[in-house]
Amino acid sequence: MSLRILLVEDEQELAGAVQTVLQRQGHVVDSSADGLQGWLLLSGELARYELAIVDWMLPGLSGPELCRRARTAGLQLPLLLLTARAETADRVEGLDAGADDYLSKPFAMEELLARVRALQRRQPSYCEPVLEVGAYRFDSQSGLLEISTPTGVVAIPLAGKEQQLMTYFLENPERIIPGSQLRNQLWDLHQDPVSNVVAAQIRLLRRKLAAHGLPSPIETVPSRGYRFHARLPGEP
Amino acid sequence: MSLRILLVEDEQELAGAVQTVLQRQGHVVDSSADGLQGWLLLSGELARYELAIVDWMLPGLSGPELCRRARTAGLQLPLLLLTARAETADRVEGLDAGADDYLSKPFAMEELLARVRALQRRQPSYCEPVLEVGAYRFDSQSGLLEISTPTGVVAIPLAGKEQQLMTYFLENPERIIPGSQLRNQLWDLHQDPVSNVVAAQIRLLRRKLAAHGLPSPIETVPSRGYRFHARLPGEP
DNA sequence: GTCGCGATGAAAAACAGGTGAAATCGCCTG
DNA sequence: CAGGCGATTTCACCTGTTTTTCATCGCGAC
Repeated sequence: MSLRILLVEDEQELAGAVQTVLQRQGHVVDSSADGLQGWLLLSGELARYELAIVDWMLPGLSGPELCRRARTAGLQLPLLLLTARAETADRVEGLDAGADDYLSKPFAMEELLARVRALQRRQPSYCEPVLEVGAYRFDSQSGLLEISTPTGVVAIPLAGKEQQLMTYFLENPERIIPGSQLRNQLWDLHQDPVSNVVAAQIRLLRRKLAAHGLPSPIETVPSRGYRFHARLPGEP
Repeated sequence: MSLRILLVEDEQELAGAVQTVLQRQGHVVDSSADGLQGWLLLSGELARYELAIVDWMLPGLSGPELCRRARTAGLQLPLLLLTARAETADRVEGLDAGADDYLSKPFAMEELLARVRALQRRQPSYCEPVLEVGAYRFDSQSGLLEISTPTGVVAIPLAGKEQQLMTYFLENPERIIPGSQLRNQLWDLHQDPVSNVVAAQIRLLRRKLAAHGLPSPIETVPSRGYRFHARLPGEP
């Protein structure tokens, strides 16, 4: 439901507005004003972006060129081109370059959001809004986490970041996930390098489960990361 | 009574005039100057449009082509084609493409309005002008909301937006409706993304009911939306 | 013992959404 | 065409919740 998004747009004002609107939707957004830097972020290891929104005209590297590179590099994420022009020839050029959709400025923010949702759904890797692993079942629609215990099913409403964290765990159960990975994927860059947001958020999640009398499924593997156990202790 | 309308017309002046006239009638109108963009709005889930008014000649995607796509996609809404040409051949082509009606330019605004009313009435999904759910009964003809209380029936006249809001609630009782959905359906795009029109309007409606000594049937579900309860507390 | 990493509780900050009052809009009337 | 009126939107503020920060603590490794 929430996406890791890269925004490459050099008009400060527009970029800020777009970023704000997307973040309000719960997405995690990095933004770059330069095409080349955008490309580096996209192709780098830092985060696995799930969507890129790219202006046509950019310093450093043009939007279509950025798209072309992304496709050449084998990146599968949806690409949305922004542009002031609306001519068909451009539209074709953009799509040829590998963009998936095309939005001409000026646009209503609501429309951008609609396109983002549409692209997300169109993705081959698009997965059901309900994640179910072991005893855990999370419905991202309602934000409700349901845990099957021997005594019945417990339902817990999760807040925004808790949802993102739980989603990540449910998508990677039984695996050791380094804290740095969580941070890069669930928080945007541009934040204090000596922050312990991840630990803090993990604690909130654990505490919320504990408050409902549940054992913590999140194990800390010292100096390696965290591991999510999908089955409750004592269950098959 | 009030409709969610999409207008696809590239002549700025005409588009503006039509939009104004329709809005004056209480309709909520989005307008696009580009055929393709219009199609995306129509097919997207941003809003459920109840009528589309489409110019014949358009950049991006022609009017008849837009109609054809809409029908292929299974959209049921009435389509009204606008055109400068008046020949019978064209008329046939337009209707073949799936349009329901056909208005040749230049036309009087009154005529447009008449056609809109006619199409609205002709709709198979055209529903009764009286909505009745639980203790609530809303007559969109008179704009009067009647609530059956243990002590008798209270009648409250509703203003334009209040009517639209109440209609939406009565059509979706007992369901959590996200504020964004209300905004997309009851207000047009192109508005400040950080506006709280919805909250404000909800409050007015609640207050109006409260002024008549009624409990609010509209529940706020934090961070999720609003829910309309059709029965008064204490009634079956 | 002490170093480093991560947990912890409390406090602070940021944020979403609700509220009343005031400004604005559109229409109607004199 | 100005003034008034009701409807609607905006603004500034307030509240409760979520998220982040900070200072400190505990634990295992060296």
